[in-house]
Amino acid sequence: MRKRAAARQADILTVLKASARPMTAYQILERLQMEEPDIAPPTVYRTLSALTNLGHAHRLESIKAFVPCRCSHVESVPVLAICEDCGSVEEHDGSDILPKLIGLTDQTAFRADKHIVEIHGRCGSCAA
Amino acid sequence: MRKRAAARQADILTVLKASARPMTAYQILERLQMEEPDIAPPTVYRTLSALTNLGHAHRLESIKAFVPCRCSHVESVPVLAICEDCGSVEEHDGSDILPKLIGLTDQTAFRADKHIVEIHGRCGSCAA
DNA sequence: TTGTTGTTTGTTACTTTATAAAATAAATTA
DNA sequence: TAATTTATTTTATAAAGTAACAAACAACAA
Repeated sequence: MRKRAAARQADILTVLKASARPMTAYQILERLQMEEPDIAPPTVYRTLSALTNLGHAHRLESIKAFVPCRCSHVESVPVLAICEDCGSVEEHDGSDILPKLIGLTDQTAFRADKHIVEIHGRCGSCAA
Repeated sequence: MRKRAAARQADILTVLKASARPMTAYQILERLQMEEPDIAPPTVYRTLSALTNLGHAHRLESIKAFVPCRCSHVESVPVLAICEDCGSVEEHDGSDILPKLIGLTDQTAFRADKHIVEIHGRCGSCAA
């Protein structure tokens, strides 16, 4: 029996939320295959892209991994801070920065759709 | 005869600068192989990572491609605006945003090393 | 010179990430 | 329920990236 899209999304969100760290698509795949051995990569990628479009998950472009959305800044700029030591990710709301970002691209009449802000460094515990 | 690192870096920068659009590592590889057929991926990746460390090129994390650095904001935050239509990339200086970004992560004592800011949208010509 | 050593660069072979396109199943309509 | 449409899955492969080892080179000592 196949699962409909919504159920898959719920499954993947559950898996992501259960993880302390971001997971790659293939880590998610492996996890799902414990229950359903014949799930394949496209299923995971398709579901992840639905989740990211809905804002329920974020893709960390710089490390090719995914986190569930923990904040609820639906229409703003997520700022994702990745600890290079322990791998944890903090999510901040970047609404404050948006006007300045828009200011930059306005100079050249660039029309922004989506802003990606990622920060690499060390989290509070690891930097201490 | 082998080329020393500096010469390779110069070659790749030349290739990147000659392109109106960002290039992937494999596009660069293909281009270099016209002159030196037995160059392999690791050579390109090594050289690219030297160039990005030096700030002479940037990697566009969200599209897995590279551009030469056109500005000269050596110690600041490059803001790269990518046109989804024509593929061109504008580089802006994000120094102004840095204090606010630092403000966000300070809340959790996160120590930032590197800020990645990319914008997807449409450039002036394509949006018109 | 010529050997010795540490570093840089190249090569092979592979792993990981991602997707196109064909095949199949579910939903919808008649 | 059968036909048609739409969505999902599977297969198979493409693209991106890297580990690990080998060869070449620079620098210096004997």
